[in-house]
Amino acid sequence: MARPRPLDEHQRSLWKAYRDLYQELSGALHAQLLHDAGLSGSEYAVLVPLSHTPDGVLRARELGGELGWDRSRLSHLVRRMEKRGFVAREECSEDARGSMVRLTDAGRAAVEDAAPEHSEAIRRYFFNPLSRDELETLTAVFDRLLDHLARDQA
Amino acid sequence: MARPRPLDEHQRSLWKAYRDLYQELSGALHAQLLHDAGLSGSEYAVLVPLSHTPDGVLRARELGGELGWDRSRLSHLVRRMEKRGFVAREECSEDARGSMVRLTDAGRAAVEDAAPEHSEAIRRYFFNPLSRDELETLTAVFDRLLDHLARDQA
DNA sequence: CGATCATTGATGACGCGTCAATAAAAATCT
DNA sequence: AGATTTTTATTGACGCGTCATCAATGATCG
Repeated sequence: MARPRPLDEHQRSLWKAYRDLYQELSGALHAQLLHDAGLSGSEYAVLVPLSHTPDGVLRARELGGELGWDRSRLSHLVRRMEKRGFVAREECSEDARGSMVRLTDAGRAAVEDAAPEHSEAIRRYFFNPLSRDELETLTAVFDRLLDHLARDQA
Repeated sequence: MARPRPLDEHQRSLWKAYRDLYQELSGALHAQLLHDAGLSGSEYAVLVPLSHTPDGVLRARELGGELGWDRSRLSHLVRRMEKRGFVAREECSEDARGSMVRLTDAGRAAVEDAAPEHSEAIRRYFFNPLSRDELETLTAVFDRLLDHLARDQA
């Protein structure tokens, strides 16, 4: 059923560049977050949506939904982050099953401390070296590939 | 020193698409490797270079070099893979510090079992939906960004 | 040659994420 | 209403990767 045809030279090289780029980019951004605010990438990802709400509170389900994460993953990380003082867990008044995640002052300070350098790094490492045409192509390509994947997984 | 300017709407969206695509792609490929040959992505990555050598043997240092991995990471994974029977560790005759990693028959069977479907999935999810122009743009873009990163980290 | 430094690899501790199981509450069905 | 199913969150076990540490060997320099 599957054709045993391997990737050709260009394909292998491009595929490797794609993966390497992501690794390098992740590594660089992660290192910077750690240096600037003592945050891991995942912790930063949790803090950002919280800091965008007026009260700094989100229901765990929503937070997990925005991040595209498993309930378990979020629960584990929130527990660790609670111990470090970045968030606090509260009961949900509307739904007794639910759990609310609240940004603490320390959490807000950390994310606000990290955000500017983080944006700047994304610009420096990703956006600045690219032309307008290239950015348009990337937008079209990424969206199309995501679309194909979603269609296929469904 | 850092301008506090956040990313604009297009930039945020493109950046998110970039990360989401990588996650989805990784997830899909990893799931397939696991299904086809019971291998994790990292295990597959280790087996591939080994299977490309005539004897199926590589020195740990070289293997780690090709993969761009930490010594520790490779050592841990090789230990687990040895326990599962995919590789075997041997002493290095030329350098008594060194350690050789040898592909076992089971390891070769696993990687040869997984490879065709893996290539096919990469084609289906990544290469097939893209035009020749887009692929050229991606090649240029990824190479340039990797170059910038390497230059900056140095 | 001998002292010092660099390289290679293994290991333990630790934080992380996935999976399976559990518990509790809400929604749904009869 | 009562039974069943679905949703929400937590927990424990486990494999994984990073970091710091260690041991052993090789390379370098005086």
